[in-house]
Amino acid sequence: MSSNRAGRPRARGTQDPDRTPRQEILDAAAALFGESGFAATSTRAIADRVGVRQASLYYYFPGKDEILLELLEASVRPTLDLVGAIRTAAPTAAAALYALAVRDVGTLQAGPLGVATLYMAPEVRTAPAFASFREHRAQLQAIYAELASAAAPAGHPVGPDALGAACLHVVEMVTTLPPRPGLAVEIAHACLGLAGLTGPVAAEAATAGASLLTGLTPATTAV
Amino acid sequence: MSSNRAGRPRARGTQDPDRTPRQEILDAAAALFGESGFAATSTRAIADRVGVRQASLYYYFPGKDEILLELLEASVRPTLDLVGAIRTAAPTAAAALYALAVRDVGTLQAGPLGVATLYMAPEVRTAPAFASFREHRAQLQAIYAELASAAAPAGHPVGPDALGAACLHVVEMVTTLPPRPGLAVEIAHACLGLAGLTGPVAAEAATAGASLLTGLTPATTAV
DNA sequence: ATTATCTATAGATCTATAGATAATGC
DNA sequence: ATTATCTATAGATCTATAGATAATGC
Repeated sequence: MSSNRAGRPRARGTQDPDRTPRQEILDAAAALFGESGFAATSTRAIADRVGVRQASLYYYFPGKDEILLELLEASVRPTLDLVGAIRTAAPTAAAALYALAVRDVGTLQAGPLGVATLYMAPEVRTAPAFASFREHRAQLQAIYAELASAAAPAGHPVGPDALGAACLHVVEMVTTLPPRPGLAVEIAHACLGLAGLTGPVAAEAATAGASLLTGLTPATTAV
Repeated sequence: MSSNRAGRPRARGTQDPDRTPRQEILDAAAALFGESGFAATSTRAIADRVGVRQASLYYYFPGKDEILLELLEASVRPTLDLVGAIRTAAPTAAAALYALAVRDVGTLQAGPLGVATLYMAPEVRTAPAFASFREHRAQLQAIYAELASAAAPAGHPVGPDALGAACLHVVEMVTTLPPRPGLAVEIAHACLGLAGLTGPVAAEAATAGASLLTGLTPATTAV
């Protein structure tokens, strides 16, 4: 009968049996960071939402920074992990760009919405605590830059740097739009447009990219 | 000889004769908000940078929110003011889209860089204090949506909502890239690409948009 | 004995207000 | 008298640590 857990029981809330306490904290923090921002969200507010006392957070995380860092990493890692597979399987750079964008949007939609808003937050851009995340995000941007400029027709007036940044921004825009079916496809087409590909050429890349995706590891790991 | 100003002198810094104290505060705040974010920037830090005591800020602004609000408004207002003129003067929707993007990028570059990063900050997205700014930004997004979808070829796979959001994001991306000549043009071309216009068609729209701009009120008002 | 929580609190902020003060203007 | 600052401070946070406590596990 003792399916109960060790340790002193919580004063207020009940623990969710489906998630570890660590995960409960991450979920609560993601929601609050997204709503009110990192600096404006107190550890107290996170703990309240979990149903636990403020000090209890420190049993799982050394500090507030580390909570955000883990959320950020979880939202780039799955995409970066897939880049190799997409690249080798893709017939053209355009197909790879399309597939990457669709998958990246999917990852962002699977995680807590609003986290992508924090990518560009000034705290994240500058604090040393988030250096590893910035590194990973820069990698992703470089990949977009490379794929998009390889896919672009000769003489395309948008250079690699602007292309990489633009693709990333357009993909991350997903978190500001109301979710709806087909959004990922629209966004991926938008990326092709940035690279100067439209009409039948874009349609072909989209077909190739989509069929490529069906062959890959299926689901995206949420945070 | 008394070119001095009324009021008790500052304990530390000297006042800049070229800017009003109010403007000194806005500039200092813009720099700090951009670096560290709104919530993470204390009124103390702003005052220090101006060379004034913390409490003195309240002689010019009722609170921290109002400082940010003014910075935000100053970065959309000039663009919105120009929309009417661009629209009536433009031969095509594509030319108008191009001209608007170039001008919008110019406005963002003229103001304190980093402010655009705050547009999407969670505080700004939700706090009632910033409702009027959100309203203006939504207007701008609607205009991008309308122009881009009017310019797009039939059957373009990116809908108006996604187009409006994407153009706005791509324009605002300028604040994350190192400034360089020609960046505004690249970004405007990226917007045309989002709308499905590339190659000679895009080049034509760019020419029309550029010549349109030379006929309009010249400089952008900085913050 | 170990684990997961709790209570209590130190120390460091941070915002905004009240009221004093040192200039110029008349 | 008016203006633009200052000093001082109340009151409300907020993060992180120390140490107690209430469960399970052996």
